[in-house]
Amino acid sequence: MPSSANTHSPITLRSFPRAILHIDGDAFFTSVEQALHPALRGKPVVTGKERGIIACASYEAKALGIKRGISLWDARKICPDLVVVPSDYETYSLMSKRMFAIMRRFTPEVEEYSIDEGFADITGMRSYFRKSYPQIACDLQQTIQRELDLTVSIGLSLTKSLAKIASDYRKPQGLTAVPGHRIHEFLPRIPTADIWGLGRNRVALLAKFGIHTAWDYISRPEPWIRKQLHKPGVEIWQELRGTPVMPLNQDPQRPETTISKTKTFSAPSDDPDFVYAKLLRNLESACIKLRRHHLRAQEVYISLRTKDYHERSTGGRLNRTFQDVHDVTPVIRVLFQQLYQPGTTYRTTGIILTRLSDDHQYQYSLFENPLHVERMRALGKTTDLIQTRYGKHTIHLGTGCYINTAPAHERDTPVWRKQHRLPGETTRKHIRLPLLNLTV
DNA sequence: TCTGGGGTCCTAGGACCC
DNA sequence: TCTGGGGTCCTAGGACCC
Repeated sequence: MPSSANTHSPITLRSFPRAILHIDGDAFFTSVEQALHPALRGKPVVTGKERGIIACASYEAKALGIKRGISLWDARKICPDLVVVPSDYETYSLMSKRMFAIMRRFTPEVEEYSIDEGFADITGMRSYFRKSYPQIACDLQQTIQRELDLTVSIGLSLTKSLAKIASDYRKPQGLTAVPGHRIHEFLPRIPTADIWGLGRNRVALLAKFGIHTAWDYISRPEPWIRKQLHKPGVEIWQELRGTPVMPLNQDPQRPETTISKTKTFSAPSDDPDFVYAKLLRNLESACIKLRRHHLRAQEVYISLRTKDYHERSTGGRLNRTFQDVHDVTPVIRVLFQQLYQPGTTYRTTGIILTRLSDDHQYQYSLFENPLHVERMRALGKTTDLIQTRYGKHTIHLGTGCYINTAPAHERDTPVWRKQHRLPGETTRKHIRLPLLNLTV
């Protein structure tokens, strides 16, 4: 038994000053498939047929050593009889909604953390149900299994961080309760790598100082943690000591703050035209998503990743919002020219759209031509229609331009710009539309 | 582990202003 | 023109998550 932690601030000893549950679906995607298709039960099943990489593996498949992230080709080598199905996200999110609906019967305070994970605050519900917190957790677990034919693992403790570790402690179908007076028994068994919020880098750093378990971690004084791991590290430190600092996020549908599209091409390339064309594809995909969600964006960033995994990005805010590819391509081109280094081999391009706003509330600015905006909107709708009917990227932007790899001072001349303008870009004035001036 | 894609949050440090 | 200091805003990029 470890000696008590330092005198800094004692860890909580009361059993459940707060009662937080973390509910985690066991191999969720494949479990849904097995629940809906009884013929698949007991068989090694994986999803991810569409991408060739395993998105989820059933426990039968995991027992054979088939894990998330490995290629189907490798998986079939291990198990030739593997059942492979495409990921059916619509069905999974339907089941997910039912799971959260069941959780809401036990408490209104529910956070939908991801499609197969959620938190629930059941503090105070003991008297309502006339049951202990572990019994309430058990009821929830059994209700989900009875009604949805899905198993979940549940962690019960004082904070989100403790509950999350607890739910992972016994799987599948586990129920692990860690009351305040058991924290000192529980945390010495938890390696730092299993702490929510500590990734590879931080775990490696902590190991250098002889910190290998969650107990080692909370035994360090707070100022030391703050110095090494800053604010996020301190929040984890407090949560593991039983002091809740991470609020439950109950907003059912928090709007996205960014939309991004990145894509890796199998053969890395140093051809600027090729890389730029890939970048434009990402832009198109991002804009399609923007329109599908009825959003407009005001900031755009591009990123390029080299053959040896170095990533650089740049971008900025535009002085107007946009929804359509054509409104931003000239800006993208300029950004690309800033970022692209001749002679470098790239493997990934990415587009990130942020400062998203609702399209329905969109007001034309003084400088905008409403007719132009409406035409762009119509064009967007038409291309969307064509793409849904005939497939994505059946219609796409021609890059139509040569990307100058000359130094900036040579390329930034009126003559050069005239020679290398985009199709439809008739005058230099065009590129000076207010929309296209980056405010960087 | 020879590395896909879509997200969120945080921080260092530069630019700018008084 | 040089000097100091402090506040604020912003960008690039790191780290992490599912």
